[in-house]
Amino acid sequence: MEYNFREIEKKWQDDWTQKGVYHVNNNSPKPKYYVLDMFPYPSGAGLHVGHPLGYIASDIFARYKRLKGFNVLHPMGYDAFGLPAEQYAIEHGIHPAVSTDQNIKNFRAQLDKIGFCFDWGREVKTSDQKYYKWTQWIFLQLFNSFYNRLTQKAESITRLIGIFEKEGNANHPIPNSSFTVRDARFTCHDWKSFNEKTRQDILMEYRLAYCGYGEVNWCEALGTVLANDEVINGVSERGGYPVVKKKLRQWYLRITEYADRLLEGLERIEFSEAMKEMQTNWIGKSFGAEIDFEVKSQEPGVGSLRVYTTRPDTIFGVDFMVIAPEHELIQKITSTEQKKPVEDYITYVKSRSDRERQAEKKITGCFTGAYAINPFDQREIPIWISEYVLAGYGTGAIMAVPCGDERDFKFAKHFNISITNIIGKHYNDEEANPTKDAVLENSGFLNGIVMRDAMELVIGKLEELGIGKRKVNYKMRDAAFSRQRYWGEPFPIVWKDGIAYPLDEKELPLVLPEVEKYGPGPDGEGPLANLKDWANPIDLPPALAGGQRETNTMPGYAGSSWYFLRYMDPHNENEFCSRKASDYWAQVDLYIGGTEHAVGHLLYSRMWTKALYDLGFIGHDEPYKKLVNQGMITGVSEFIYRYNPSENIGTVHMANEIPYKKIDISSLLSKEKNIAAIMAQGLFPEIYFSHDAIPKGEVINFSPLHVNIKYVDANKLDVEEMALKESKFHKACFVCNDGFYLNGKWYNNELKENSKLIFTTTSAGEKMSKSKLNTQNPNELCDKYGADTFRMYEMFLGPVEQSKPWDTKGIEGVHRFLKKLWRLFFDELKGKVWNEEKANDAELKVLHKTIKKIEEDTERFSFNTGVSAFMIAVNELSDLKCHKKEVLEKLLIILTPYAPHISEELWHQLGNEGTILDAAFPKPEEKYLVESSKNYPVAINGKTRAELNIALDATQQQVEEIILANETVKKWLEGKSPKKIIYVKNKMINVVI
RNA sequence: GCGGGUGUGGCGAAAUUGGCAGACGCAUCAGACUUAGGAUCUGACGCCGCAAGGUAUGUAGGUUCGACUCCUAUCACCCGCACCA
Repeated sequence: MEYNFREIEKKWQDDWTQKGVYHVNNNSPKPKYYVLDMFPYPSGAGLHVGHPLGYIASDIFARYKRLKGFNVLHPMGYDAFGLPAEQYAIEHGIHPAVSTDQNIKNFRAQLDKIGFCFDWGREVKTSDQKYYKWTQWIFLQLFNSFYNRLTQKAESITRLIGIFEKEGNANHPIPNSSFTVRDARFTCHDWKSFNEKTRQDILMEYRLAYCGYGEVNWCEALGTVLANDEVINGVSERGGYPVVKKKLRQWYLRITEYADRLLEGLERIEFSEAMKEMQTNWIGKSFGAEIDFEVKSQEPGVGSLRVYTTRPDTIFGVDFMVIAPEHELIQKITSTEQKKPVEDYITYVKSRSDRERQAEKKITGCFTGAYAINPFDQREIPIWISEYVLAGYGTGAIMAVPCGDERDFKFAKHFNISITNIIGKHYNDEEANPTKDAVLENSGFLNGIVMRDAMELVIGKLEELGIGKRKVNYKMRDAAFSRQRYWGEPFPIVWKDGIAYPLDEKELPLVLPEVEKYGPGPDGEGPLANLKDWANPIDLPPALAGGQRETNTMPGYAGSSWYFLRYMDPHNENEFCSRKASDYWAQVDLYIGGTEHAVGHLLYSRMWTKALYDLGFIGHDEPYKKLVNQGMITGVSEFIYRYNPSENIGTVHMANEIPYKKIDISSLLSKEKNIAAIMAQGLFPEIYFSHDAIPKGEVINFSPLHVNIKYVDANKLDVEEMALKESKFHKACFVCNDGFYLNGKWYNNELKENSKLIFTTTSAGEKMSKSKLNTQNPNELCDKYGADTFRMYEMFLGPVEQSKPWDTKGIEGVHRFLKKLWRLFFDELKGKVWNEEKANDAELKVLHKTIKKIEEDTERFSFNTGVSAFMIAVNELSDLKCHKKEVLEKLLIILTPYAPHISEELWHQLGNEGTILDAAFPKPEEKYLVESSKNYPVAINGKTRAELNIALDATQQQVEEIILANETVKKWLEGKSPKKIIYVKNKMINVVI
């Protein structure tokens, strides 16, 4: 009886499905544990070996927790709305729902092969109306809420209306993220006098999901707006198309109101430092002051210039002001003689795209002809315009302190502006010094004060004079929430007379209608705007008659911002998730996924959770307790070398562009007469060389060519297979270092069979891609070695959190281990070899040591050393010829999370009923554990072996005598006798008690 | 430029608290069994050296009886952010 993994895995997968062993109940006396994977976007390419890495890790942990007696929720679903399906629809005319469903089927088949313990009864699909009904519902909750800064939480907008009616907005100023109104104040009387439109416009300034005009990232190629995190280096994340700034009416999420709580929450959750850092940077909180400077310009009475600075202490070092080219004050303050240069400069800036600005950081600028007055020493400070000041951050204007800021310094040097030194010897006129520890000089009333302490003083003074105030600033902007696309959730909003009216909850879901074409609608609207009947519905409630539907759709991150809640109560038709269910499952205990969502999904879902918590729908305000980022599995390309006698290629270049080898083909051909002869006959179009067959010589004519890695196994290319399957190689000749392959035969001195071409491997650590032929489909590996081998091998590759190149070379070793395990139970000839004899101490030691090790490794996510521990255990049990049920049974239980199929099979072979999934994880028995013999270091007065007169050929006994006679050792032992004495490297002596 | 991370054999990697560096696996080599081996088993395997021994965790220092581990400096690579005042 041999290890027939195909049969076993099929059998148990069917059995588990049929018996519903992965069904999870919301009512259980057991403690709960929630293990979540980032659900995949079902792309057409299917899964590759990188995907399952995280899934396997989470699956192992989920199964482990189950053995440990937890009620484990481990669901899976699909992030099904998104751009690629729509692009595919545009190109091929296939409805995104159709292609998405096909892809999901494909994903599901692949996932099932690997044997995950997902409760598929809880599957969610964000494009399903039963799901997005609740995405729309949550949107309405956000729309109907505002952030109360006094209570620091989201509250109902009706409450805000009540406040306005009573006291106006004195205590609730308009959030500064507003795009249309700034600092507008009104009283309760004003409010009462406002008409409906005005009131709604004002409320829109407060809503957590709101619509406003603003500069957005417009991607022409994709025909839509993108969120900041979807734009990378001025091009779109998806597709790499150019992105420009455009003013458009857009929906936003007022995530900026949550900035502080998003920061504070990071302290309570287990994310990696890198991840926390990324989110912290993205939020970009800084403390400083806003200062108003009186402006002195040709035209008097233009008011003041407001700047934001984190260094108010440097106010006496201000040598010039810089305002953004978009700053509204420019028109007013520019002097007549500077008008032309300023206009020219602004034209120049407009001609530069964001990309250009970021790529080449030139020092550019233009003087306005106006001056600002330093409030403390009345100095006149020239006001400049420069593109290095961003309109969108702070007030779009800065006070430049060249002695303390590098950019200001370079600007001053470039334009020859004289620099005031306020930090004495800390400044050397060669570069700026941003220190906070200098004692201030040339600083009026601040002279002699350390900068760090001066900050408070200045802010106090500014506030006292009424020309400035303390100010906290954030880099984070509100998140753009609408897309001019088809394949997303429609907004449950109807516009009438310029007012956005939410649909009644009873009308949800607002179903995504069918469209004929997926192309953009008129005026930057989405495809839905082409549907006149849908966009101008006739069946609206009387009050909204004549209204139009919002034709934008929600972005991809809408559905993924709350899916972890839906898994808890996936079939609830009355609520997005019952409070009972969310209270039971609460936070995700373990969330596994890639780092690519650091500032997107992970931030948005945290915000949604906080809003839902504030509004009382759930009882926790951080969605994830612990996040583990799995590393990327990168590809490894394999090459052969094409000989191009007709083209003079020059030096052979490897993918990394380093000249690799120079070869003289002619010398080779004169030597290998057969090849030359065959070449001369022109029987084949091309010759390919293995790496080591390329002769070392002078010249050229070889170019590296990617070969599909599926033909490569353990560094060897299966040439025959490849020549058979790939039509372009049908007539090719493959030259190997000891012969060549042509037309189905090997030629050499003798006919060789099963010969393999030896290969070189290069370019590890690159992204997997179709063009490099380096993608690996997990299905093929599962077919070849079985799911258990595949699972264990992926874990064995290295730490889960580390990126690593994919390489199948080692998979044989893991497969061997499983076969060896099998042989502890069954012998090929003798059949059953396991027995019910009593285990001896040596065997129990192996068992309990392994239990302890697996427990520790699994708990700390060290699955690679866990797999090693199993290998060691099986090796040792084989050596001990231990086939005892007493030992093997427990070994199977702890192996279950790693290799569930073989464990289940053997467990049944041992005569057990039910499923091993519900077995209890055994406790390691202390008495069998190798006593944790602590090595106590004894430095014998720092003396080495030689100094203690221990001869090199001294026997163990002689050594011990000498050591035990030593005063230091005697003292330390306190009369006890040591277990063991160990030398280390002649120098140190360990005494073990 | 700023922030985070990683450097250990031919390769993937272990070393959990500062205690015999390289576990486990791959590849390679030698051998056994076999009609056969792409099955299985045994042994060797960082580097130098016939050996004894020496030497070795990116580099240079430091702390320590003892350092892959802690400290200082430095180099290389990877990831993230990037004119954020």
